[in-house]
Amino acid sequence: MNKPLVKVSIRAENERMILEAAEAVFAEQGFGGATTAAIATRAGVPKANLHYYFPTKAALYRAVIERVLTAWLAAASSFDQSDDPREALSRYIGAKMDLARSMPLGSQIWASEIMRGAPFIQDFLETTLADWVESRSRIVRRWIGEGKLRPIEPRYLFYMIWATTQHYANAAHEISTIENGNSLDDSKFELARRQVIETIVEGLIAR
Amino acid sequence: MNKPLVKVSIRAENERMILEAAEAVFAEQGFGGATTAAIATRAGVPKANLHYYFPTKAALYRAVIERVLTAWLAAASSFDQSDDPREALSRYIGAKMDLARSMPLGSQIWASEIMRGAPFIQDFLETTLADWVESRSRIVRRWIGEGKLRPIEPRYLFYMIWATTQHYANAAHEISTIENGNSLDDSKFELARRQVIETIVEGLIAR
DNA sequence: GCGGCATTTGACCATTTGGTCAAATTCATA
DNA sequence: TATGAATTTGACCAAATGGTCAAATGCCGC
Repeated sequence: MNKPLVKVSIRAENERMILEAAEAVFAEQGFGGATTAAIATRAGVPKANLHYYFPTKAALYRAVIERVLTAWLAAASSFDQSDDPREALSRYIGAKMDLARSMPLGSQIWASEIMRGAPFIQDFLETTLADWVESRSRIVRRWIGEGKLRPIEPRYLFYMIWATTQHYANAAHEISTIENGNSLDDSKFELARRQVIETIVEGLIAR
Repeated sequence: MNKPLVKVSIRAENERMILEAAEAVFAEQGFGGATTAAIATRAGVPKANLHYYFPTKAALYRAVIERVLTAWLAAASSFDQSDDPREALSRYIGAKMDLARSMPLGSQIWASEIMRGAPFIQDFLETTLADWVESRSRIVRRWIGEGKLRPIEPRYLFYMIWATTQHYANAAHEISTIENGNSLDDSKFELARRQVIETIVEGLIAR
């Protein structure tokens, strides 16, 4: 009955539903606190069906975290779209803010994973991430040498960017509690986004 | 045999040992992932003994998080030691950095608690924290009115401070991986501390 | 509409979990 | 040193957990 173009394979559709549920449960309960039963219930499938698509809880978790990793890489590339520090940093910080906004659950899982000592992504930290930081630090140091930025340690700058942007995902609940119980609407978020960019960039540009 | 002045009560000493172990396990495994058996083993006591001092896992967790809350309040007070924005902000950010340094595990638990929607500390968020933010925001707005700070939304400033400082606790493992596998020594941390303060303050002070 | 593959699912299992209990031991102090 | 309270702990338990399995059902090209 379904047109071939519209119908996605049963497998793809079910994996999507399970991954979506898993993301929510892992974000809220952590890896240890999440149960496959809770994920299955949330996805609306019997637990045995979940295990049909993802043999173990760890495999499911890995699949979830891989999506975040992909998004991380995409955001990272926005740093390289300009050689002007103001522009490059603004773009990068903005992309990170957007990521926190569009993937809050994934961002939380990422943070949680790192807090636990990165049992699943240690390899990524040691290779891809370390390389990225190293090479972009060189660029930042060049900007400093050219008198465009105040003399700072680039790594601590990246930590600051990661922390601040991630916070809008990690602490979404805390923030909405403080903001009278409502989570940031689009215009408030846009304001926060601009302010984060401005504060960091203004704090860095040499004068 | 023990002198009364030296000897602490058995109860106090055992509670301390258990709390210390609990802090480590909760930080690494999250509330859901932590097991009372693991905490007891780490504390070097039988599980039944742990339950003698802390009847439930939740009660133990509450005791751990209460210590963090106390430390949070102490750091918060450092904001009020000066009416000069540069000085007040520097002190406050510095105190937060020191907190992340001295209580990394507690800070991680705090972050984890908030990520999960603050099931244990929602009341604190709604009352003490919301009030603190509200009243300190008024001060910041006054500074802005006096032309001392760029026009910003104070709440987003606090989010930025919390995020950046907490990050040095939350992401300690990620950071040490990037820094060639060694965690920040005192002098490197001091550098990071100064840079965080400088970047934020410079990004805010009106010019 | 048939044959074979993909999918579904209730029942089941071994292990782990938070927590209990009662008996034994240690401690403080009168 | 006698006594009652505080502490210790192995054994135990019901519930929950991650995961399995085989039988049933659905799907799709021929």
